Order: sequence, then C-alpha cells, then structure tokens
Amino acid sequence: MPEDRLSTTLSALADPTRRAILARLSLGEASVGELAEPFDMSLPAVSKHLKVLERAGLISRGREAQWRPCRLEAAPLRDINSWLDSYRRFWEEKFDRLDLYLQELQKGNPDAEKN
Amino acid sequence: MPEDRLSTTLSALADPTRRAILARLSLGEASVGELAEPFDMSLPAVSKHLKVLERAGLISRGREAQWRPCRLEAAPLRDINSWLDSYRRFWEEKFDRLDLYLQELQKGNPDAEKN
DNA sequence: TTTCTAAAAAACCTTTCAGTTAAATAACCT
DNA sequence: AGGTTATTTAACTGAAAGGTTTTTTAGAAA
Repeated sequence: MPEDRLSTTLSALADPTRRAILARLSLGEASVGELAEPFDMSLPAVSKHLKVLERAGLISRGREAQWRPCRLEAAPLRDINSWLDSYRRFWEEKFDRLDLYLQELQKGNPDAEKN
Repeated sequence: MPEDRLSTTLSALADPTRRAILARLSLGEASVGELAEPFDMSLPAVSKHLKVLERAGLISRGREAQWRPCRLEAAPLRDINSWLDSYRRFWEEKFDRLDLYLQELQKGNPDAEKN
C-alpha cells in the first residue's frame, strides 16, 4: 500500500487518461462533463479518475451551481521534478572521466585507455 | 492496459521499493542479492521488482558468473522530465501578468486591478 | 559427479484497479 | 412540486499487482 506522497502521485500519473485530463486542465478549468467528453468511457469512470487525481493533490475542485469545476494543482508535479533531480546527472551525459572509462572497459573497448 | 512508454515508466516508479532500488543503483552496479538485502521481503519478490524496472527500461542486466549485475538506465527518467516540462510553468510561479490577474479575480481580491 | 550459491520461474493467493450499469444527490428551471 | 442536468455512490466484474512458497536453472567449486 503506497501511502507515501510520491508513490501516490506517480501512480496517479501512470494512466494515460489521467494524464490527458491534466493536459486538458493545463488549458484552464473544466467541468467533469467537459473533461469526460473526449473519452470513450462512462462518466462514472472519469469521475473515479478525477477522484484519484484529487487524492494525489493534482487537481482541486470548486462548486458552481450543479457543476464541479476542476483545476490543475501543480505542486505534486514539482515534487516529482525534485525527486528526478537526483538522477539528472545520469542522463545529462555529464559523466566524469572515470565513469566514461569504466563504461568503455565494460564494453570491452580496447581503446578505453585513450580516455 | 498501459502499453505506452510513459505509463509503463511511471507505474514502475510508483513503488517505494523500486525507487529505493534505483537509488541504490545510482551508487553503482549491484547484484540481485545485494539489492534485496535492505528489504524485508523474499528474494523472488525483489526479482519481480527488477523485472518491472527492466521492462520499463530503467535498469539493464549483465551476466557475470552466477550473478546478474544490474545497472541504472536513466533514459526513461529523462522522458519523464521532458513530459514534466509542459507543466513547469505551473509551479515555477512564473505566471505572466494575465494569469496573476485571473488568479486574483478568482480569489475575489478587490485589489486585483492593481496588477 | 555432487554440491553449493545466485537467480528466475511456476503456481498460488489476496488486494487493488479500471471499467461497467443502475441508483442516489444536488442544484437549477419551470 | 416536478423535471431536467451534472455528478457521485453503490454494487459488481475481470484483470493486474504484489506478495508468498516451492521448484528449476545455471554456473562455481569440490
């Protein structure tokens, strides 16, 4: 049971429907019906997705007559970004000389000494 | 069935055990046994976690005698980072004047005009 | 060959997840 | 009040997730 914030956020995002909903909300508030419209899916299904996003803090909801407008809340995304920071160096090709050397050795590259 | 890369990656990361494994691997290669050691969990369970990480492209495995050393592969993390880019502006408080204005209006702030 | 160690695969179990349809709420509009 | 619209809740289903124990596989070392 992933009760930690990061797990909750990541698993909320690990669904294409929910990410599409967030993308839509990045353009501005929308009601449940508006959000559901693009999907070939029942309305209760979308409502559940919204509940998951809300529990993850990724959206918040207002009340306006019979509509419950949703809006994007980006704070959890920032947290993911922070978590990613620890790994940024691994994809930014900013490996230092030793790392490169070890990499070449592992490939069995006979020119490894050149580095 | 989340067959898209991003969903696969995010759901692989949505588990604290798997994130801990990645954190360990960010320090260098490790065997399955070494990776399993910190967890109060059977070895096959860890082996399954590794398979999930491997399917997501987050680790790769070599063969060295009877050990199968794992190493971190950061490319999928970079992809998540790219995806996050679309939302960066939402948490970076770099809202432009119009956004601020709309925000204030929504709060019913009577000083909204000042912006 | 036997034996030990590292890891994976198989079979199973329980819980969670994503969807469904049908019923309940809630607020608006006559 | 009665009806329409927007959304949620309830009850159910099938599939996937995450764990277990037991059995195989593969290589090292006797």
